[in-house]
Amino acid sequence: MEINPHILVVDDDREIRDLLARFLVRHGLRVTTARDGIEMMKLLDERRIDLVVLDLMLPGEDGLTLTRRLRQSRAELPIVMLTAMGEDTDRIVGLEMGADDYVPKPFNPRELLARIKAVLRRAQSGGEGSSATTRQGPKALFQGWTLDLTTRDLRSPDGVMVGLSAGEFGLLQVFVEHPRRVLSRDQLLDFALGRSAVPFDRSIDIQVSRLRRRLGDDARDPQLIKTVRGGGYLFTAEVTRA
Amino acid sequence: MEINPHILVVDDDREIRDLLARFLVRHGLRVTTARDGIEMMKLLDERRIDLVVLDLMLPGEDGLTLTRRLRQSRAELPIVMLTAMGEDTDRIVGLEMGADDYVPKPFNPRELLARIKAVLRRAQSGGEGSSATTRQGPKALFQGWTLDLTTRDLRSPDGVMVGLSAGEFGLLQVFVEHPRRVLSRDQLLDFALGRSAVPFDRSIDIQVSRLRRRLGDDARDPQLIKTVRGGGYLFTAEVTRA
DNA sequence: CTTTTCGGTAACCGATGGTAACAGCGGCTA
DNA sequence: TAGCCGCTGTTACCATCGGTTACCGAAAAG
Repeated sequence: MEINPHILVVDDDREIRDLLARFLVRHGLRVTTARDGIEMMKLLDERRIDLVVLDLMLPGEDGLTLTRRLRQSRAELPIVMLTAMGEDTDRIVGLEMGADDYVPKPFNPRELLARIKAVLRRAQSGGEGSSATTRQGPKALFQGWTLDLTTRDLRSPDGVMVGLSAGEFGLLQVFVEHPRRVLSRDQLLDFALGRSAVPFDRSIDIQVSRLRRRLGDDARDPQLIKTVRGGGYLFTAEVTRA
Repeated sequence: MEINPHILVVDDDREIRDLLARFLVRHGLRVTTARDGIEMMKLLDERRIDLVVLDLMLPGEDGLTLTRRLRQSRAELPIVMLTAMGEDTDRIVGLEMGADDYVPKPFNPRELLARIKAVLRRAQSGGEGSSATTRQGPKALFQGWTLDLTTRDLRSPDGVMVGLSAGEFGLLQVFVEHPRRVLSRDQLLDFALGRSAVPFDRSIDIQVSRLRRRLGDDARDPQLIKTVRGGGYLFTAEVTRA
């Protein structure tokens, strides 16, 4: 679980993006980059991101607006803001908007790294285990099943408690948070384990198989988790919150 | 238990924060820093803090307001206030708000250290043993159990008193103060014992095992303390105060 | 229809966690 | 002071979990 936090760097300057990505990767972080708010939102939806490094000056929507929007949709997601202006007011505004830290440009990469690590350390204890993707409701209902996201209890339609291992719970949590959508093995691995795939990685297949068994789902004729050949898996149930 | 008191330095000026942190660490204290009230509150929630050094002038909420809020939520937590203005009125207001001592800027670090130690000494003899983190209610209720945080008595749902060792009580206290959250072994060690882990440290596992036995909780099918493989432990019960 | 590729899962194995047993320590008692 | 007792962490052993390998059948490609 404490493997390689995933950082999303959002900056419109390609040079800065690449420089930063290389530097952070060299120091043990996983990095993805985005050039604007649109890309950022898309990536946040597709990959498990642990922290966003956000340039205040972006084309289109500016960083402050984005920060506010981010805070609304992902209250838990840590943000480190980057800006060319060293004004105190900006700093205050940034922090008030909800950034967790602020680094003025031009910055020393080591300092940025230190800030990122500090914010991650702090955030780590805040949201529970599965990183930043914790959503609203504490319970998810689907096809009569109840998954309590707080206590990690799964109850079958007849009310029987079903034990889940940590891996099975993590995977099921990802499914109920992204229902009715084909999720690639890469995405599942990323969301559930925060890992990226190694060649010939079958671990997701195995976990899906085990989860299906828990849910009484037959791979031959699946009611809940459908296989999309060449694509990934699809959680077909409608999910409601309680 | 009171080895190495843990100090939280709250100041918006990075230079002062770092300077102070280095100085205090060099003199045998553990130090964490925060740049504003939001961070402070978050850290207080996450780490065992024995004393707060608080700058009167902060962005966002000012020091006085924060002091009042602190006093309301954590009556026992010692506070040493720091301020640029040397006015007597400020001092009086500060003390009235509930700070335990007051040091005007610019200050001599040695003097601040002396004040901190004096306040700690006072707090230690006054408040009961288990550091400053004693929260609101004197009793915590969960799943029919009653834990008296003052007398350290644990009563089972049928009213039977259950004896707890110091370590078991400390751990259970941490759990009832942070319920429904995955706590890593590091965090538990830090909260409950004020220590950090050494390689191959299994002491938390052992204490959890012993606590589970006291609570009649089966590790195979736990009702109260769940294991999160690779993550830590989770106290699943809802906790209410009385 | 044959070949190739992909996915399901049994079986195996290293990693992680549960806990019994033991040892060291500190406090209490005789 | 010596001896005892309870607490705590360490060691050791075992159960369980999760990922890899391997084998098989099913689906797509040819």
